[in-house]
Amino acid sequence: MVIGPRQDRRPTMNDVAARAQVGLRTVSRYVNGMTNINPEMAERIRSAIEELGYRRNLAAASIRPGQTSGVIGLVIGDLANPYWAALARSVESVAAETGLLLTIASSEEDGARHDWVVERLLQQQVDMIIDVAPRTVGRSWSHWSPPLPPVVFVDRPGDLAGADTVLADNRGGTRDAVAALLAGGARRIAFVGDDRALHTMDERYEGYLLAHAQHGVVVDPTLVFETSHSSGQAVDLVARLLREGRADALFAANNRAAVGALLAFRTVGTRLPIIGFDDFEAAPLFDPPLSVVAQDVEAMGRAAVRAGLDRLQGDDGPARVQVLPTTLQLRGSERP
Amino acid sequence: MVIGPRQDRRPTMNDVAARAQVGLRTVSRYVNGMTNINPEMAERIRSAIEELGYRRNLAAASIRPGQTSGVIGLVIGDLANPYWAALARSVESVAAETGLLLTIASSEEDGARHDWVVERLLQQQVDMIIDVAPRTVGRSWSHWSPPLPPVVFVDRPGDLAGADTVLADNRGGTRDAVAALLAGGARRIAFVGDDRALHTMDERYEGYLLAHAQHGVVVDPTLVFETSHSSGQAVDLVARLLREGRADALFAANNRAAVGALLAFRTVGTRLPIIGFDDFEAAPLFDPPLSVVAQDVEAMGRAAVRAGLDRLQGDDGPARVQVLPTTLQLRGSERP
DNA sequence: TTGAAAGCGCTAACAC
DNA sequence: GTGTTAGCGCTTTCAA
Repeated sequence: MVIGPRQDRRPTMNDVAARAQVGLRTVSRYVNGMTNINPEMAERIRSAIEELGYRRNLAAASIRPGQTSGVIGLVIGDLANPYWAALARSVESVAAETGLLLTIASSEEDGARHDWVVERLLQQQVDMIIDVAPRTVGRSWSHWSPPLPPVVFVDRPGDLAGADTVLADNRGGTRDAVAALLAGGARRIAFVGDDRALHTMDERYEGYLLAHAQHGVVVDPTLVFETSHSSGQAVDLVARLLREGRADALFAANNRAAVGALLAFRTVGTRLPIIGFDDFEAAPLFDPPLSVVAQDVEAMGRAAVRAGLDRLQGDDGPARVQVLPTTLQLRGSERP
Repeated sequence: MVIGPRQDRRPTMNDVAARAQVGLRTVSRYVNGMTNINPEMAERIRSAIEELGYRRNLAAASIRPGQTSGVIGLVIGDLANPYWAALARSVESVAAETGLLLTIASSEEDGARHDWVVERLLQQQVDMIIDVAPRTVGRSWSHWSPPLPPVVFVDRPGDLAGADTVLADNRGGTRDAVAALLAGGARRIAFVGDDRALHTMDERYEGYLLAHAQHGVVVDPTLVFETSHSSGQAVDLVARLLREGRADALFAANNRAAVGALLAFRTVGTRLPIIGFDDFEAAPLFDPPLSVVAQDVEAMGRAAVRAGLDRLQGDDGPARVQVLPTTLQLRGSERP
């Protein structure tokens, strides 16, 4: 009977050390890419690894305090929304550049689910958490018992002191968009958006007010709608607006609202000048092409990972809030 | 001087056991949700956990052979494509139902990158890998040294014996779509697609041929294009086609090609009957609304996770290949 | 530079 | 049912 590893047991570092006739320590140094290893030993280790089909167990390597898991956790609303998908893509891409893996979890905008996911991510020992605070907020971040990995909030501010934040210039972007509509002659611009309890919505609403103020135009409060959670709700709302003829332009405060407005245009058979917030792939394909305030999602993802990485490397300066500029993409739909 | 845990050391199970005055074993059983625990002890443990802010270290729990990590690995082409995003969403959703986390990695359709990502996922001890084989394939899956976690291929077959596979009915879906175009009177239907070396493309091409054969229509090979990797390439191609007037209908074999065709329609100012493969959010918003062959991505993701979970539970039957039906969504663009 | 040995936080035999 | 103890695969003092 042969003495050796069981059939289905994967080879360990010990097996490699034994086979290569070197100490465990040396194998560890080898797989960790350390220099200063006797070339001859290195070669023995290399071939032992190959022959054995050895694969490092990163879970075991990371149980020691102070060790990193090499995994970033990202909590977003929902991968179905192209905006979150784009953010996730950006984060994944930057993470991969650094050799990190990305675990993505959806909060479905629900506080309880968000908290479960965060807890799970923490248990999994992720190196950092990039968090989009959900619409209905759960327990406060500050209630999580330390030590916590670096936390970075994206898109919306969170409630953890010391956490960095990456936001888009919702206010300025909206102001520019609404200003463009006003410059086109519109005077009764409807704001079709979601609940202003959402930080982004509130900021966009402020931008909407600001543009009006700067142009000396008075806002009609009955043209402000905060109930477009989904495109379906926006459809009904915009259809009604079109029939009533009360508005002469539309600002769609997120991509759901924009899609709903376009559907309503089609249903009712008439349209209004419109600008949306958040770009999406199909926006240029409509007739006329949809103008939007585009966020630099790529840059936001990159900035978030960067911030977390800096913290990981010991940066313990005060929390930073980065507000990234938006771009007004005028494609035609802003005209009557 | 107080003897105790260092400030930044997170409490361990040992700390909990000490504080609750119970054995380590009992704490372990408690956090693992086992029943049959003395209620009084359970309460002591519960409060000790709360007071200490104890959090389980799942990485440590999973280093023992046979233990699971509670993480699924998903390898897709790219989160930027709404098709992959939808698949990822589906997988994440099903995973969460089971208490599993999802690590998503993009292969960028590159074999080498795919292999790196898979290796990393294996090192991370994921419980299963759901894999979309990249366009340019790397090393064979069978070269990975066992034992391997369950592997499930989605969208395209892979090269690992014993791995389950979940595919869409590309052939049947395309046949139905092209048949609809033929039924509408089209006789010169262009196939605008990607390289046929891609399994899905080849199947869609077969469906295209099949529909023609069934209708007794001869295919003109000069109407078959395999160079639409991106929407940009499709734009040029379709624009040329429109100017030449050689085709009287279009089958866009993926959503990139469809988007490109629509852009070309706009540029040239004329259009043709068209049906695309893969549904996307904006498809119904075009004028006319884009008809598509829709895959049930939700079901595909679900089936993939299900298959992997079955394997995890000891199912060692022969590899299963599931081909999920597609749906032809006729919305208007198939008409002249 | 290298090797032996002591842990990391947790699970699972093994006795009680 | 509960406590004790021996590992899991790896990193890291500590000597040599």
